[in-house]
Amino acid sequence: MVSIKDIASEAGVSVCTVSLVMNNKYHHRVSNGVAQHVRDVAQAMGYKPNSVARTLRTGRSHTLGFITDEIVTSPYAGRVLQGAQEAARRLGYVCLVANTNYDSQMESQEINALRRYNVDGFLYALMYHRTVDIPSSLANSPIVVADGEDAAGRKPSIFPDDELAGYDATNRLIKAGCRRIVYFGSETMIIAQRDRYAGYRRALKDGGIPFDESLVINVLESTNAADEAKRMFDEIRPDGIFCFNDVRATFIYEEARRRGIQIGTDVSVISIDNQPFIIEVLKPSLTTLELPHYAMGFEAVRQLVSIIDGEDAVSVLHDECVEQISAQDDTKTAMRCSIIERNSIVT
Amino acid sequence: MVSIKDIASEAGVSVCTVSLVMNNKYHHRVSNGVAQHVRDVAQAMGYKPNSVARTLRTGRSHTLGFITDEIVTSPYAGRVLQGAQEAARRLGYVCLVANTNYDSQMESQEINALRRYNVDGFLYALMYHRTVDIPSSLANSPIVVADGEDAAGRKPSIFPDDELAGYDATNRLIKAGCRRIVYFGSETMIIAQRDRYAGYRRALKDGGIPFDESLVINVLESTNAADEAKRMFDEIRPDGIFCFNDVRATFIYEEARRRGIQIGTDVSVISIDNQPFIIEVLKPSLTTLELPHYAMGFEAVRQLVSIIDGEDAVSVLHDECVEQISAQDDTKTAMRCSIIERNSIVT
DNA sequence: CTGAAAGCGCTTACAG
DNA sequence: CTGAAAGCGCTTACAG
Repeated sequence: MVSIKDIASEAGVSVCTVSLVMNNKYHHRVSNGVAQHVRDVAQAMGYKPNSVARTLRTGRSHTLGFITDEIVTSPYAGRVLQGAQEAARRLGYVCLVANTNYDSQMESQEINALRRYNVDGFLYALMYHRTVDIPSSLANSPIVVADGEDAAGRKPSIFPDDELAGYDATNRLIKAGCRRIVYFGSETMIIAQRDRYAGYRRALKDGGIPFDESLVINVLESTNAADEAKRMFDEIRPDGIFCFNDVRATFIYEEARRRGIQIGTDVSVISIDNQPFIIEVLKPSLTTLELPHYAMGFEAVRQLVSIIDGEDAVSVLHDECVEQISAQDDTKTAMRCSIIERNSIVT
Repeated sequence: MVSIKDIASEAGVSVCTVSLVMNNKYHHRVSNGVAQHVRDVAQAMGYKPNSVARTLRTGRSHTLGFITDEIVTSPYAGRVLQGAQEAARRLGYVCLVANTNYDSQMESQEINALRRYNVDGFLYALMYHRTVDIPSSLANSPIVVADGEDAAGRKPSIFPDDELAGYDATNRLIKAGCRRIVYFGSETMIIAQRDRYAGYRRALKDGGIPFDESLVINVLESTNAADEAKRMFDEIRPDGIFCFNDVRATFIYEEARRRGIQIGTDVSVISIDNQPFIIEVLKPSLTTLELPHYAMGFEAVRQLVSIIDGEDAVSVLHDECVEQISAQDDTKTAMRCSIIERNSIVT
């Protein structure tokens, strides 16, 4: 590895001059001629700055700790990491990943390990939208939560706008002419359920469709989803069905097929997730909303680096992904899900 | 941050004594009493060694560069990263991840970035089993390929034993009494297709079942899979079907349902992938083999660190994941897929 | 405009 | 058994 010292002696200047030039801080301190010469020599010798030495000296590592419960194993949320990584790359940062496996002992071990490497900040990424307690050891570090919300409401948190997703999905059905719209939701009381349901109700209201409690069916994938799909077709006979997620939509598809009901012709279906493999398998193809995983990772890093380096530092990202923000306050950023049009809605 | 110097002055010894003690190199060099005292002081002051300083001094960072084409976005292969990470954690390493997005310019940019951080070695992880050309800039670094094979055959490569998977799957059907076994394969000529097919033939041979070319149906998911499933039931009437992957199995399920053929009763089906979401949806539940993603990541790190630090250093991992190795030579390590028994095979 | 020097926190010969 | 000192590659006041 060629060092600043090698260049200095080769170029016949001091190491400090080289350092100044390489960091573009030579303005009015090193003459242009010398600067150019130093750059040429560095180029010729294939100089690559040593981040480790710089980190030791400056205390800044340009390194981000990406902590996650198990996001990496999730079939779809790995995109959070990808978005984070892309933003980090563009900003001259690099991500150190740590998986906690929902184990708080492992978590603190990993946080300690990351600290030894002098990470400048942390990303705390979750598997799905929920509130979390940020470990107290992280309380004083720059940190941004991705796909979740700080329970204490203090740390910036980026998450999907599930209310809007529910609204957009329901509204899409209304625009297609549906009037009897079932919400095929989740019995588990997670944020996504609460908010998507709220969005469903708001869309009905805006559309002038009276809310009918009997059209709300909350099921569990593993137990009563199939039975309730059956009951729904028997008793409710909806013209539109908004499913909490793609997996639930498969039960609707299954039951419709059994009865010879054509989705996309006799009844409209929309859901949320745009799950690979499921969407490949369903016929007709499923219109669904995609969670903004990539955008959340990207935006989380944008905000994190802006905390670390200031707002100016992230201007190179322009406003990428920013247009996906649907609501924002001091600490919370909600991001819009995008609709993927396919063929499960009557035209 | 408390440093070695703080401890030294607090404990009334020199920094070198502290260093020796903290690194457990004090045997016959520092008295036990002093050593214990130093440890106590360090403990009390909450000392955490600074990896960055150590790296600068020793040239060793205990950091691994995890380079991947897009593994992180894959619905299932993120487990490679998880396995790698767990092994790294246990060995005192940490992973820096870089996504190349199949872009060789971005790849070399990322490799350079990782080098500046002094990574001790690289993991080159792929999305699926194939051969790759290792970038020449990596030729002289410790590197291990995960879920792929170095085209040049020089660098250690860990990949699934697809031949054995084909053998095990087919054999499972034979053991269930099947004699007319269709291979419902892939038209794409990837390694997995070549090897699983070879395993299918070997199992037939071992089972004393004559090979019949008309039982081999290679399809594309996106185009002719459904038609060929139809033709298969019409013309071939198999008693067992070995599917290249779970997605292909869904076409078999679909066609069987249409005809009132009961999978698991009238015909046996087995496949490969154990894909979440697909397996949740299919009824009866699908017996399938799981690719050793986690084990490949784990084993890749084990081999990489043994290159960097020597065989002894990885003994703390004992033989975890090693029992999954099915074949091995100088540079290649094939790992066994494990069968997940469910209800799609006639008992 | 340029250089000599200190120092980030550690490790490791070397001397005693 | 213990310490003083050099040095890893960089940055940054300070002096000129």
